[in-house]
Order: sequence, then C-alpha cells, then structure tokens
Amino acid sequence: MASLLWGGDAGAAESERLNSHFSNLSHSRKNLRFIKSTAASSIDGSINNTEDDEDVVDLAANSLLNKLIRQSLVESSHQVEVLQKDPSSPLYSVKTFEELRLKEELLKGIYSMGFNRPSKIQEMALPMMLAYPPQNLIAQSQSGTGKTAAFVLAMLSRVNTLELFPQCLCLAPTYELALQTGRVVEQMGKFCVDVQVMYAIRGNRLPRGTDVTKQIIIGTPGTVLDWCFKRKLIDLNKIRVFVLDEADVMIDTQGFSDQSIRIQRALSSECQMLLFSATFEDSVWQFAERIIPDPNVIKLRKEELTLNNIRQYYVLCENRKDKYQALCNIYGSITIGQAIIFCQTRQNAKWLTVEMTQDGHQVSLLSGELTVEQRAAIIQRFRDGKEKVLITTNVCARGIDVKQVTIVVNFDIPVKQREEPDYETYLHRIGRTGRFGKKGLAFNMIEVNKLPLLLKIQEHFNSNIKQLNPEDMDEIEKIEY
DNA sequence: AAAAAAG
Repeated sequence: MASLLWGGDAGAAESERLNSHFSNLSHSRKNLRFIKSTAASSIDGSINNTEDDEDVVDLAANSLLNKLIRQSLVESSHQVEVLQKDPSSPLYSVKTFEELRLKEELLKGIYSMGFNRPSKIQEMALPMMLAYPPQNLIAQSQSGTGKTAAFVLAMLSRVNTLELFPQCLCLAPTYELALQTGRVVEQMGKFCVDVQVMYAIRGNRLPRGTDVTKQIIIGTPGTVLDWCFKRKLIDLNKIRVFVLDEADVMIDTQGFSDQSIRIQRALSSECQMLLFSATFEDSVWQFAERIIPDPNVIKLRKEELTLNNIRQYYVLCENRKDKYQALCNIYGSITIGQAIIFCQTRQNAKWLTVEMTQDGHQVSLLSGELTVEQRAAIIQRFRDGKEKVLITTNVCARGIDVKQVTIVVNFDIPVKQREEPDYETYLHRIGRTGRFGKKGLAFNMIEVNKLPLLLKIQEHFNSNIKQLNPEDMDEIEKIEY
C-alpha cells in the first residue's frame, strides 16, 4: 500500500534531495514534520489538502522513510553504517553502562565480568536494543568485539521474573557455541537470582511431562525445533526477544535456513528480533532485511572486517605431507600459547590428529563425529588450558572464544563446493584469535594449486597475507605479535 | 564439506 503511493523516479530524485538535507539535520520532531511535508508534496495529485489527510501523509512519510533507510546512511563514523528505523528518535550512543539505566543486579553482573565500558559495537547496539518500544536489529561487527555480551544484556534486561516460561530464545549454529553463550548469560545474570537459563541442545534430555519454566533458552536449531513443535515445551508466541547468533549461517540456504526460518515465522509480531554476525554475504544481508520487519541496521564495509591486530601468513607447500611437515616445524612455537588448527573435513582432522600424536605431539581433536559428551569434555579441557592445540573442523570456526588462543592454522583453506574460497569462514576462523583487540597470528598451509584461492581471499578483504618459506619456519618465533 | 534431532 505504502509503496503504491510512492511515485517512481520522481520519488527517487526527491528522496536524494531530501537525503542531503536529512543528513545535515539533527533528528528531531521538526525533522519528521519536514519529511512528512516533503512526502505529501511529492504524491502526484493524490492530495489536495494536507491538513485534512494526515493518514495519507503518514503513509507517504513512512514510505519515504523506508526509502531513505534503504538508500541513505546515517553515518556515525566513516566505516560504520548505522540506520535507524525511526529517524525521528535521536541516534545516540552510550559511553558507559550506567547511561542505560539497567537494573542494579544486571549492572553488577556486567562489572563482575570485567567489562568497564561498552565496546564500540555495544555503544551503538545497546541503546537501539534497549529502546522502548523494542526494535529489531541486524548488526555486523568484527569477531571478538563484544556481540555476545550485547545481546545477552538485551535478553536479560527484558525478562519478567514473575513469569515462569521461556521469554527469550537464542539460536546458535553449534553445540559448543550454545554452551558458551549460555555461560555468558549465567555469569552476567549471576545477581538476577530469579532469572534462569536452559540449554536446548543435544544431550540435554528432559523427562517426559516436565515443563520448561526457565525464562531464557539457548539452543541449537534441531533441538529447539523439537521442543517447540513436537514436544510443545516452548510457546514461541510468548517469546519477547529472539536472537540469531552467527545469523548469516543461520539463515543461509546452505546452512540452517529451514529450521531457523520455521522458528522465526512462528514468533509473535511483538517479538524483538536481533541478528548478529561478523559476516553477511550480500545476498544473505538482503534476505535478512526481507525477513526482519523494520530493522535497525549496523553494518561494516568488508574492507573494515579483517582485524589488523591479526597478522596473516601463508606457507607454500607441494602436497599434504609437505603441509604436515611445515606444521610440525612450528609445533614448538605454537604451543607457547594455545592454537587451533582447522581442517576441511572430519577425516582430514582425524588423520592429522593421528599423525601428530604418532610423532609425539600432544594434540586434541574436536569434530562432529564425537559424542556430545566427548565434545563438551574436549572444549572444556581446551578452555582450561589442559590442551594447547586443538585440531578441528568448521564446527569451531565461529564464535568460540578462548582468550589464550594466539595462533590459528588453516591446515586446509576453507572452500565452498565450487572450488571457490569461503571468505566468511576464513574470517571467522582467524577471528578465533585476536579477541578483544589482543594480538594474534594466522598461518595458512597452502598447496600450490590452492594459491589462487588464497589470493582471492586476500583481495576480497583487501588485507595483507605474507609468504613464509618452509625453511624459515623457525623464524616465526621471532615474529612479533 | 560441516553442522544440526531423536529414536
């Protein structure tokens, strides 16, 4: 309806003119009136008397606002795009957690985790998420910059402690990540004694007939789907905050789309939807904007995505045996801190684990072929520093936050099906190090025929991946990071 | 290719 009122090219030109005005003005009521009157005057002949037809003006204004939101950007700094669904409310950011007027217990929880000030993404995202009435948000920010804490805070702040049923639902792509996010909820909500978390993940079996009374549910898609539709333990209609962590994989057709969208569509229209990830491929971003009603938006240009605190290198190798040798050469150095080694397949990860173990190197393996009990144990040992080197698949590519990880090795470069580099996965993998501004190193073991893929990745992110010679590998101890 | 539900 609104779009019918809008008149094609004339509208585009008009909104462009408006756009320049708009970005120069502060966002005030006056501003909204200006937009409204401009909108009214640009509806050809459909209005004679603006005084009498407030509704039409409103509709037109809304349509214009939508257009503005698509086209124009309210820039808070040159590399970040922030769009607010309602430009009449001021775009503001917070420099302290106090400004958010949170409950005392929640504030205590935040400080107990060692957070003193909001991170960059939190400065902008928190006021948007906590605004009343609740608004949807699609947010992109580099890995390790505090996305999790941001949406956990949003969930905790919206729980009604008097109501004993699920009110907040967060979906994550893997078992390990769901566990980790749940721990953040537990820590941050430590002083909110009446708020509780439940894990909807594999292995968390509920006896028949049990009711879910916890307010916050963290889970993986399959189990959540089971709890919602088959066992009817969660009433999606009552969910107030819905979070998709690693949102791009969760809605990508290659990924978990079917499951996530089925859940998302069953939510009430009142439910606040929050989508977070470090990466959104263009097509996925467009899809996200289609399925999320009137979203606020925080977006980064892809050149801004690679973290300059992570040094990237590659070693050119002949074959797999060669890559293995190169890896063994640096084993001593990578165990100074902790390291994650990524392989493309479970089989390859297993093979590498067996080889390294036989050569007397202490490593541990985490992949989807293990039982959830084994997986929980391994990731815990790694977090505790009892294991220094983790060999894994893409199961650990995203979200896993272990502060002591200083080195990431891509034993296999991440590829999509059609021999194309998997840019998103690459970025997430190397983002396992360099958390919260710390320094990190990333090594890519590259077979000669895979070099073009690596160069494509380098070009895509406009980053610098330096070559190291295999015989110079002991040089890495001298690399400053 | 990996991940994600049980039974």
